[in-house]
Amino acid sequence: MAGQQRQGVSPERIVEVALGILESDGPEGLTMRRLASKLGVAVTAIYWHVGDKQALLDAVVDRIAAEVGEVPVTGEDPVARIVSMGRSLRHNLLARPHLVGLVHQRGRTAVMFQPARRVLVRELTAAGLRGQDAALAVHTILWFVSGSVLNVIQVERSPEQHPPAEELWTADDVRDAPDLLEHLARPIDPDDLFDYSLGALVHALVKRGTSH
Amino acid sequence: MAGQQRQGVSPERIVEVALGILESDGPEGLTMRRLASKLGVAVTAIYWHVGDKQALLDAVVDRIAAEVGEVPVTGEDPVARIVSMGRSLRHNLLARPHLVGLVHQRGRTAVMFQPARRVLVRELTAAGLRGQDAALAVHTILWFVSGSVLNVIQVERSPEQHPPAEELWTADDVRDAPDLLEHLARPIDPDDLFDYSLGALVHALVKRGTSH
DNA sequence: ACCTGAACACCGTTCAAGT
DNA sequence: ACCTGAACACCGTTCAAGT
Repeated sequence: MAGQQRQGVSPERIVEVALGILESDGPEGLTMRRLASKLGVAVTAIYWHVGDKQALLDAVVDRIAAEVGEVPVTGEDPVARIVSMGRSLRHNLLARPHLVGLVHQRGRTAVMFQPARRVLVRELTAAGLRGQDAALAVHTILWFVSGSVLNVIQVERSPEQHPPAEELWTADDVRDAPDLLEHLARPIDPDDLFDYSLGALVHALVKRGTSH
Repeated sequence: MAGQQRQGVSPERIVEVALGILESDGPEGLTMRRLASKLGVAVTAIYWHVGDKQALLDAVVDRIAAEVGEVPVTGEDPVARIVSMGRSLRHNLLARPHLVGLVHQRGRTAVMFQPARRVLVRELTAAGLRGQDAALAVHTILWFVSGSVLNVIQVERSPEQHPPAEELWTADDVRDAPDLLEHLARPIDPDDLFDYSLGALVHALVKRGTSH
């Protein structure tokens, strides 16, 4: 009720505004000076509240990691639940490419995937995996999800840098199977590819882990 | 024979020295001014030869991508050959984390994996995959390899940022299977994890693609 | 054709000083 | 406790000028 505080900066507000700049202009748009002017304050005020730029980025990244990792889980069996979680997580991360890129660059991806990790432990256990098989499966699935997201984010951030599909293939490579060329050259929907790959992977891990 | 040219800069030499700085000091160590002084030349000379910093990075990245993607392939059957190639590729990339990180950041990963892509097309065809199944498998495997490499590179570049294993797990998560906790907490050798995962994935893809 | 020097606009950061 | 102003060292980049 009394909480107006129209002027005066807090660490929370600083991180908030920094997040806004990152989301709209990307990492190179976030300078201490721009941030300060957007806060209506002198540059040095930021140093008093959150410290230097490294500390600011740490605060921002921890905030993102906590927000973006929460995902719903639906489905009948454990495998379906894992795949659905992977898809939600991916969708979540792709909505904020710049922020996720920053989390990755700062080495905090493991923290961001913390909630997903919990779900994986639960579901893989339910699927019958035990001991090292379960541990390996957890790591592998997280690896795959984060890896695929990072790849897509990269494409989305700088599409002009990416070679068109035709450049990546030549007729020489596929002379044994000519029809392969058109399948390779046709741009594959990353969503479809993700579903296909993750499904195959989870299936293989569960099977391998429960077969002995 | 006459090629001495002790002084006088060429685009090649500029890129070479830039690569050296990147490898030893990382991306933030590469400034136009440091590069120029290391070349024994005025900053502006670089602009004449290779253009601005964006152009310099493009040149550097293309050079890395061409060098680092070449890998040997050994093994009896197609699956073994693919797995062995993945391991070599991974080993190759992990030897130059800074450079690979830069390639990724600039959106040129697809170019870097060009030679691997050729091998995959050949081996997957030999394994009996056709059409869309083969195309999906190619993309999936490349996705997985690049993703896993990026994850490890991140850990290697900033180990202090990474949460220790104990923080990532709590007893609550694994009360159904207590022994799982120690397996999860034990640091997994990334090499072993990679072999395990890639093997499972390739097997699953080949099986799925040849079963219908 | 190739290279330099000076200048400009922009960084992050520190530090003494204000209230 | 909280914030400012001035200053410093460092960026990338441009441009006129030299040979």
